[in-house]
Amino acid sequence: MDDVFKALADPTRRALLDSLRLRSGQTLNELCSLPDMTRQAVTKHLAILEAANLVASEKRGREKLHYLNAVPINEIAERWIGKYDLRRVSALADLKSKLEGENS
Amino acid sequence: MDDVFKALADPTRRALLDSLRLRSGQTLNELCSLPDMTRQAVTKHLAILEAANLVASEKRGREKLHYLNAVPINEIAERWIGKYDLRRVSALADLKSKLEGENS
DNA sequence: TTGACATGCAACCATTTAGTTGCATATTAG
DNA sequence: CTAATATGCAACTAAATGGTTGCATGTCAA
Repeated sequence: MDDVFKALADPTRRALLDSLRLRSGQTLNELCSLPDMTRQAVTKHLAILEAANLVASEKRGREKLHYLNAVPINEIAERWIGKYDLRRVSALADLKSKLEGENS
Repeated sequence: MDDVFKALADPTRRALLDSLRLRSGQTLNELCSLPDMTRQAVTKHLAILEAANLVASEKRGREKLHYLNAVPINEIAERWIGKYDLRRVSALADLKSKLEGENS
């Protein structure tokens, strides 16, 4: 699970996931065109995303196609973020109003 | 938003949030007793959590009390993770079954 | 077969990050 | 006042991270 959190910590990797969500099965070169970055940098980011099981890849001829796998994201949402749901943590209700006056 | 993601990327910081969720208003020393770490290390983690607006603090005498603020976590869950919800991304249904046979 | 295209791999560099040690400051208790 | 307690601050180290360059490998098309 830590791999998923760390993979999501980088904005470039989140952008890659966004791109794959919009258009599935993109090749490495297609994914490179989006950010202002070299192909090798994107390769490394994709390797991290694959290690976190957020991206699956498939070799088709000389190209490598990439697919988004949103399952780990949903697992985080359900198993970890769920317990921080404001509707479930009643003790935070008081704190919330208190914080609203303090945050600069 | 990037601050929140990066703050959540570290397992120690997630443990601190977990601890604050279970017992609100802990002092710095109380939070130090949990992990195997020096007080200064915890101080730095708390500073990052405060910068991400995930923790609010209040000085009471010579002690510093810490409170969890789950609002940014819920904002991430609603605004970002929501769009990766499997129930909404129908194109992933095929991929999911495909991946189930591939993942080692 | 030959050249262009798509990707893989490894070494290297710069910055950030996590953690430490040492010392300073401030508050409470006796 | 003095001690002990609780925290703050700064410098330093080690390791992880993000990115680059250069070259190698494999595949398609003419």
